[in-house]
Amino acid sequence: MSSSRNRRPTIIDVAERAGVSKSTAARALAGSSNITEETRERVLKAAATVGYERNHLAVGMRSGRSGLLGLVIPDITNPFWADVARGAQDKAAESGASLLVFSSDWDVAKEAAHLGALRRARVDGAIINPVADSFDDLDRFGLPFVLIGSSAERFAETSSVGSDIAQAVQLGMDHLVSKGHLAPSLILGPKSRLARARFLRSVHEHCVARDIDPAILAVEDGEYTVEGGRIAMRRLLERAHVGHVCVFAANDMMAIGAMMAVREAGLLCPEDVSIIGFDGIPSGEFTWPGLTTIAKPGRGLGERAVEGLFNEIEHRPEHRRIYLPCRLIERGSLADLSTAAPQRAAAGAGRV
Amino acid sequence: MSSSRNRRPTIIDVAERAGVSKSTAARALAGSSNITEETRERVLKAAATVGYERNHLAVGMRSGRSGLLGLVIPDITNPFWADVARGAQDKAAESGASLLVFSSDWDVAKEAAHLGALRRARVDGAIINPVADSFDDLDRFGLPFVLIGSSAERFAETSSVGSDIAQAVQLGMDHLVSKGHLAPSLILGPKSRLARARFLRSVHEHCVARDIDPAILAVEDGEYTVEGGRIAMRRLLERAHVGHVCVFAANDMMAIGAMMAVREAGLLCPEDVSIIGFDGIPSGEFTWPGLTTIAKPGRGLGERAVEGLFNEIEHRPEHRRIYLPCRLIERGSLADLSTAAPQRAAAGAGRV
DNA sequence: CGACGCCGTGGGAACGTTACCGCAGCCAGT
DNA sequence: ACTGGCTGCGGTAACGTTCCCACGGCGTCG
Repeated sequence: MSSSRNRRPTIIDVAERAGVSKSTAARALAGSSNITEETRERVLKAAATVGYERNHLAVGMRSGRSGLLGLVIPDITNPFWADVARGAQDKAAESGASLLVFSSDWDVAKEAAHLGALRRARVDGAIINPVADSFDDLDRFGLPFVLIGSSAERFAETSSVGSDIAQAVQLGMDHLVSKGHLAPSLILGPKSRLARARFLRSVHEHCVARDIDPAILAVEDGEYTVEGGRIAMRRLLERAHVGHVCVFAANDMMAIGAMMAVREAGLLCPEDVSIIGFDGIPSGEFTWPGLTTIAKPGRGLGERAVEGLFNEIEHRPEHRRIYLPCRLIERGSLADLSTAAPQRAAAGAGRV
Repeated sequence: MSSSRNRRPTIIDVAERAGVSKSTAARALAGSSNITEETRERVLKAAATVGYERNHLAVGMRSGRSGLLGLVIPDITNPFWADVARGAQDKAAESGASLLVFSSDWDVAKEAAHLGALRRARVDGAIINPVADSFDDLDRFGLPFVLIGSSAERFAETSSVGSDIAQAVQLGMDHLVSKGHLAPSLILGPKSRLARARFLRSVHEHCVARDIDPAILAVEDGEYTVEGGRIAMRRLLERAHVGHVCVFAANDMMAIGAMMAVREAGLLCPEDVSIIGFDGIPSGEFTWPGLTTIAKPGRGLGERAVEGLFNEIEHRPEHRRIYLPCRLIERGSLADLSTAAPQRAAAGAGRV
């Protein structure tokens, strides 16, 4: 009589069935103190038989914690961000939280709208890859949040999670050297992007550490796309005079574009041109040859971001800026010049 | 005094500031009837100045609608499913709803756990790609839901959204014929999968319509992976005796694997072997040659599924089974035998 | 001129949960 | 034996919203 067929059972239904008050039922369900073992079991059994499930909405109203987390990324369709989302989702689920995923499409207005939706949904906090250069939207957000990705560096105050570009570049350059390529040409992103500067700086640091003049490196800019990489590679090939060309692309899409340009020029990769990328997107596995690249820890970033977010929500102090290491994936796009010329490989190799 | 600094403004704050009761404030905010234009404006202005945002949790409690939708897919990292998620997300946002995304990893237990999480989060409904063959988990779900993807066919009762396999196969076969390939070899998924049977059935139907004996088609099975496709292609090449080989793969990953096997056998695509895939994953653009394929409308599926879900939630009757058309993407993996031999292309072409 | 109805507004309950407070019973300590 | 504290439980308020009802004022119609 008290429970109509189509209503989902509440804690009151459980209490009635167990013959206790709802306070007692709540205590039993919360597993908290001051309750007889016997009544707790009775309540638990009652809950099981009526099929009770705690209403997160009501809990959220009462406690101020909704159990919802927001994730705002440029595009879930991008494999790197999907990987991030996956890590965040798994980590959130561990704590019984659910993830609201939004794609901003690199659009400031959309991002602002999504942040508004997250606020109204009363998320406990959010993980954000900010597209805007300004603080405004983030300031207005007013909830705990963690920045993720390379753009995080602009915002010194807030805690952030990103991949360790310096270590990644180090990894790539060391690998190039071990294969006999001393001074790779660079395909970088647009000058407007902050990531470009940091990448280039890391390369320079590596060069001076090895007594190489950074000025001898050929550099081309382009959009972070396949087409951008293709165009940049074409220009690079026009500048190249003789010998093996080695290219370090700042992004896998560009690296794939570069590979296409090489083929279109009637050259072979890796026989004539060696290419190494940066990102670790799955498509790199399916090119011919497979793309040697440095993979960002997308999933790890997502996981770590959720951990950081929980710290932020619970006001636990933490190392605020976290950089996760990248790892090298060797496939076939890099020629091994060191075995071909086991003497000092300096002269012929690494030539632009 | 009434609004402490750290509390988010409620409708009561708005009402106080506008000098009305919370009922009136609620009416004004809801844009509903029976309210003077003057007071409505006063309330709206008050809401704007205090920065009021409606609390979805409270609305959900009161109305029984949380404004949350669930999406359970095998893996957000899979580009096809990411595309689906993207479509669903955009469509949900149009109606002010938010999407909870969960990855089941093709794991029945995980799927069941996620469905539980969705119930506790009080989602209004869910879009599910069921991994289990049984009704059990879905029956227990107890909330409105829509099935999505090819596995939907098992559940006759519930409404579902999927891609139109028959039309896709038709599209592919017609294209093959137009290029002079009459009887392609088939690389299919495992016999255990329902999708395999439907794909094969559609091919057969096409064949009989063109007076071709389906029995002459060479068929290989494999896992829906690159490796599966590679192995299947190797076996196909062993069976091929002479002339051009044409392959219709039931899945882009397998098609890419087949392409690799061709190269590893010292043959050329498309000169020696023509390949057409099915799915439309982005990686197909980056192979060499680019993979000609039939693209499933991932995004459209997501959008349509959300529409269907809203119909389900609001008990609006609807066409319960929806199949969306696929489209052909021509890239370079298919040789044009029709111009090379403009007479009847039947004899030499399409040979296994 | 009186009654009825409508319009704009305010009061209060309810959604499901948890936290606080109070109360009865019991055990131990003075 | 009385008191003080502790244990186990019940009652109730509160989270923020919406909906229903009631109530005063005013216009209109009989």
